Amino acid sequence: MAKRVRTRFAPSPTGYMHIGNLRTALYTYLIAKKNGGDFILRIEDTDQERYVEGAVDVIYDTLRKAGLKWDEGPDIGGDYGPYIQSQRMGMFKEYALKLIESGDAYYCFCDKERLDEVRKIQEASHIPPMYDRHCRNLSKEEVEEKLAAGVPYVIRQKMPLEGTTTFHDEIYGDITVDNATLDDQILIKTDGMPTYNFANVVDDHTMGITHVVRGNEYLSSAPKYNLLYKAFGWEVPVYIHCPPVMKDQTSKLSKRNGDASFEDIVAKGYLPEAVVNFIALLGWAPKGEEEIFTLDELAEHFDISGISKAPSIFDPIKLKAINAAHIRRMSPEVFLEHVTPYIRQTVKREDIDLPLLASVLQPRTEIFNDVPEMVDFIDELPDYDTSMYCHKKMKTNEETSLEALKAVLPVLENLDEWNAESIHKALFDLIAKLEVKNGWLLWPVRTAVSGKQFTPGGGVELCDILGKEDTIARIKKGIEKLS
RNA sequence: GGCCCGUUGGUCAAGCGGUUAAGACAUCGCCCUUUCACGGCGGAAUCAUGGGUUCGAUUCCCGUACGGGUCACCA
Repeated sequence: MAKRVRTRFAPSPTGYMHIGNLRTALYTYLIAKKNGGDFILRIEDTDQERYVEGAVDVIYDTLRKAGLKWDEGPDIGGDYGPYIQSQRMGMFKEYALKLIESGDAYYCFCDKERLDEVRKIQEASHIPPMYDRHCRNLSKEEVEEKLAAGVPYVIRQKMPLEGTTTFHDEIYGDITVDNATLDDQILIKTDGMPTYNFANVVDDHTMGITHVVRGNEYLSSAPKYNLLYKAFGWEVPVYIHCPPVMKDQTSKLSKRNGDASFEDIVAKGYLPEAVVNFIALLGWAPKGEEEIFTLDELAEHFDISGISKAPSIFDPIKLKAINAAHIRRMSPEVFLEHVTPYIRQTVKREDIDLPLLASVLQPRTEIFNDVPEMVDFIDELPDYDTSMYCHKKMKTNEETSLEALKAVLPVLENLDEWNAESIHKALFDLIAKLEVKNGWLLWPVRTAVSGKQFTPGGGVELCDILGKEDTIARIKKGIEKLS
């Protein structure tokens, strides 16, 4: 029986969740869910200097909004806790000691000054800067002596001096490096705390992580990780290194560049699900031709083989299009619920048929923040210029429009039943009677009742939405302006 | 600089030795139509570059250019 898939998202709390990060989280989540496995949240907060108040909440909020529910985590616990790295500190030293015993690590007593010196010389002679392995071959006695004397030390990983190390990545394939290029990296710091690289390997193993998903900036340290797993005799996880999300050809999306975070984008009126859909597509291609997906559909269709190797540029225009597609897919009821607060930003009138207004808005809404402006003519007729009555294709101008409105006014005034159907019938009867083109009559009506160049819905819908009284007042106003 | 990785239209991308080189967004044109949208149809537009290998390279190999990553007692 195959092992249950366990993936983990391990952010460090910086107070800002950028899109690239969220995408890694999404892929991590999808890989787990696609395989019926578990998605684990672990907070990597060991860097106390970078601690930011409330940063963990940003992570929770973002993941929740995005719908990425974790199966184990700091807040809900689980069988592999604790899920906050700073609370896992006890165990690492022991593991490092095991490596010393097996000959895969060693004590190093070099101080900062000596290290700096060595580095300077290396840089001056254009040798790649690396620890010179000064303490690598200390005798047992020397080590005992220094330990007894209380000389501060770190524990370093003992890299093979020759040969190569190959590891497999699901996206990049087999990658081989010369062991000679591998630095004897520090595992345990002078303060007894593990370095990130070491803590990560131990945590991932002890938490039973089967698939390690992370940014490809870790690609170059992967051989070192691999060697650690081998030294411990642990099973190497499946590696999935994701390419970054870029702002443009040369720079990543980042807070520093002032790029929007997930929360910023949602605040602009985008649907979380659409944003998730969009970022899934940034660097991943579905098998078929469909590309509008809900989170659950993504989990179903996701496949590691569809992840690309190259970085991808965040395209806000495509995001908008995907958002619009999600909006169009909403049921009218759900759309109404979403759009109402935005309508209410500019429409205070209580006598508005909101479902009707929503129905004309739905195919025209790309992002919700555009809605208030689209309906701003409803409460009050904007002051418009009569040149708006001229439309070449409709064959209208100020004179014909005046004529049309004068013909329309009594018809609407005498209309008892006021709804889209009755208005439509009345106006089209008039069109037939006058033997004119639809637009000749309807363009002026639309203009008179809205005072806008573009409107959600045509003349008939607008009359219905505005109600009889207001419609007639606006048409009279139009006649007045045109006279 | 050493090492690692990448490069298909403006953008996201499919492609895995023989294709008219998919599709989506954007763009342009047309149709529908009472505006704008929606919907439908169609157009323009891509294999970074030079060498190989091969009967045949977008696809495989090597070099070049460009871009990215990484070389901490940070994560």
